[in-house]
Amino acid sequence: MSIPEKPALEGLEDKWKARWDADGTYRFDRTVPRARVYSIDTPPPTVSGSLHVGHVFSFTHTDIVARYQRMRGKVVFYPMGWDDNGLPTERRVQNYYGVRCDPSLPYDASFEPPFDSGQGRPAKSGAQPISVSRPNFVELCVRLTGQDEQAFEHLWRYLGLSVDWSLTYATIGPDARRVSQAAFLDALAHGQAYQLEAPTLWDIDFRTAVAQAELEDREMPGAYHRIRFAYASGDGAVEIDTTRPELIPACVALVAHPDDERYQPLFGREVITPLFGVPVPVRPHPLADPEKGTGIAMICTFGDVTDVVWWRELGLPVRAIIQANGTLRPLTWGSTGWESRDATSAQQHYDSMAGLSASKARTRIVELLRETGDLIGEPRPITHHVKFFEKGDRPLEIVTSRQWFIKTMELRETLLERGRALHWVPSHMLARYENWVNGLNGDWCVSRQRFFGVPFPVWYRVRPDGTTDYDAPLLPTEAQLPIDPSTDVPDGFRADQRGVPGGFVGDPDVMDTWATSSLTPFIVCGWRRDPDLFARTFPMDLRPQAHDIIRTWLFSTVLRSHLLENQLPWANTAISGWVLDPDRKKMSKSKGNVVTPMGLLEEHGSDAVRYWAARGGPGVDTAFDAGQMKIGRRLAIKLLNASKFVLAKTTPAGAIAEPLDRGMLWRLADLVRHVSRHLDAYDYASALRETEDLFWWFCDDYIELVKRRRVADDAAAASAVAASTRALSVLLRLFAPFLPFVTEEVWSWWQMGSVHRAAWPTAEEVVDGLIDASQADDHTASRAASDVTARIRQERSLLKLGFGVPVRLSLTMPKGSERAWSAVSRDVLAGNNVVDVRAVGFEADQLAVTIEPQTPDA
RNA sequence: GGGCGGUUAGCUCAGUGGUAGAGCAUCGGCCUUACACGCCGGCUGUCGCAGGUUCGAGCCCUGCACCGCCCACCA
Repeated sequence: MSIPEKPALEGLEDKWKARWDADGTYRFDRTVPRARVYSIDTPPPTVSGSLHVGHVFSFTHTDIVARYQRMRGKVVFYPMGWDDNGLPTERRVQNYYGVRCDPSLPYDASFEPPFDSGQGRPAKSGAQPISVSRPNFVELCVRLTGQDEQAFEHLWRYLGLSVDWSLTYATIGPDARRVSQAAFLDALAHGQAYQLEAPTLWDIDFRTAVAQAELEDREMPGAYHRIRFAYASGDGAVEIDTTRPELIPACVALVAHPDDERYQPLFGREVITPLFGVPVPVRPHPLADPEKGTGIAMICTFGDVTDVVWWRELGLPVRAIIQANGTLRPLTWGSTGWESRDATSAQQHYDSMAGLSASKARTRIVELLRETGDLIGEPRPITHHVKFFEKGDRPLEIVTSRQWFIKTMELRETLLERGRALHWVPSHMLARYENWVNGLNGDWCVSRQRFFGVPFPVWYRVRPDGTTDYDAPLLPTEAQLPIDPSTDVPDGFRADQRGVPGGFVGDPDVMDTWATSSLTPFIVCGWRRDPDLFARTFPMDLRPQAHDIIRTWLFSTVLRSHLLENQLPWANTAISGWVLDPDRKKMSKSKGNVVTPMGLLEEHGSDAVRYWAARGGPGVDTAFDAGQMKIGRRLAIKLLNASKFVLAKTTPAGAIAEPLDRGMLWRLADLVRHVSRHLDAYDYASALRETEDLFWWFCDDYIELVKRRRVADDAAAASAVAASTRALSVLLRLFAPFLPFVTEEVWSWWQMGSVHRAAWPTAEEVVDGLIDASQADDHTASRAASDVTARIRQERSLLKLGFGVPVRLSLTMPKGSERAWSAVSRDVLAGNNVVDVRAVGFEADQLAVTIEPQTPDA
């Protein structure tokens, strides 16, 4: 046994993370059967940014569970992934290396980005980004994210995550691509995936389709414009309100509620669009809201998703004017589909808008409408909610394009059932899942017109006339995966047939980032790569994640698992809350007040930061609070010192026969039961709180009362030694999941092996050998000792008598306390520096204590 | 507009039917042979508001207010 003279927390992180790595303390043993495995589907953090306090918070929660399960005897399968796939990485790589992806370029194996050796970093090509092929671009993404991943791993190790670092994966890695592509081909083969050219939500800056799950509403200033539509018959006009007058050229009908008496006479008749002279029908549809605006609305192709519904359900024609880049496309009025009563005038009006963005076109058309008198009154400013891509800067448009979809609408009921079968912690988070599934309004659009992602493993024949045959895609075999159709060549073709009539082309799109992330259980468990591993780890035990991605990550994983394996991907999900600023707002990266996690860990110590994190219960948003970290640090230091004191005397150890010692152990046994139950229910916050409470009592009451008895070499001392070392062993193990560094340090002073591989304590072990004792009597005696001690301390404080002053005690106790008092009186007197007892009575209703100083000469 | 969670001491939070709690902060005291990064003690509350159920409500029921979040077809 070697105990430092002055134990300290400094340096414990570096010391023990190195040792754990060298010893393989957290290595997964893949030879054990499924029943002994506890497998965790860890969220892969996005590598293109930096980790923040929220990550430290939630990953600590998962690690506590992992450590608990490991000590319970489970072999923990705890991998770590990096989400390096997707738009954020793409943007970062473009800026960092000064490149741009052009999927039409061939791969250049010798490509190196310009490097500024003077600066020791990639050269910022000032003017034009260099165009590179998709494989080259992906190489750069992998290179850059590799650097970030090292920094992330360092942080996680420093925080003490008990991850098996040999099980690391990246969402752009070969296996993630293989799984994503295989799962897609599987869905295609089963009719669960399909391709369709249809109006889709579209980000005009990123120039890609986006999915419902990636939308967010933002409040925007807008304005109602009241517009006059003349009857085609020329005998009147009707007025509509619109916030998007620039879409009048795309108007295909007006719509009002079928029961709206004001407009019933108009149904079936035609009106003429102002400026463009296009006759459009007036149609009834129940989605039209009589309360909104004038009660009659303009249907355009397409202004919002309601337009899409109306267009589809009313069988209206398409007159699309917004292009992929968000500007109005050039078009010829009077041609097919653009018939006008006055094509010349329509053309003139339109030409002054063509090429403008929607917002500029709006300004322009208001001028035109004002000139023609079709604008009634002035625009009335309003604030309204507009749909945005969550990463986008301008409102979404709806653009018709060819996209891949995975069927979800027909599965809604099934997915609701799956969600209910999952064990949710906390349980109310299920409501968010149900809310989302019930609100789904279309199949999942999984294709993105981007570059850094998993490509669709699909080629198409090019017909002799040069057009593309989308109806019979060419597919690779599963053994060929992963492939990149922009460089790989389908069987039966030669590379020089790419893009030529009679040849082939690759699908240019990549998958939505969630199309890969939804497969994390399949990636980590070795689906179709390592059936033996898969059988030992899937379905997994736990999916930990934050509540904001229930609609994306959790939902999509349940969906994919249903499609691929017809079962839930995990048995439990533990939803962590957010870290909030002191002002109760979500701590966001954009705010300047975000503390870097590494700085936090270095300042307070990893155990202290973990303590703060563990105090935030499952699903509970928690305030960032450095004060809690200081308390955690204090606790860790206390553990060092109390352990040092307990271990300063480990002999003689004998039978635990003293009532105070037994009372302490009974109490500890109860604690073990409680803490185990809490942790089984993922309630780490309660587990820590109760352990902490008992530990402080152990230090301040129990140890203080027995420390003098313990000094001797008699049986009473041997009882104290045995009880306190046993208690220390148990307490260290209870704290180990929360404070892995300090507990390991103390454990190493006197035990073999790692505390993190030690067996979780049992209540039976704590009270082993005490079976003949009366638990109730010991509890009573223990409580009496604490009560009397508290009263003596209070008296000392009132009389301003320091502990060093010996006192004489007068004591009256409640009736029936005789036995309890005699059991602990020796400890209470010694532990409170009472040198003389004047009177003890047992006739009082309440405890009463008086003391007086006993001067040396008295 | 629909849904979920929250509202308890100055702060951060426990407390699901039986005399309102902890830590921090604050104030006072103490070198006591583990720890002054320590120890002991004191002070601190219309448990958001209004009704109801109950012998008894911080806790259960109803309504409302405020905070946060999720969702929504937002012309």
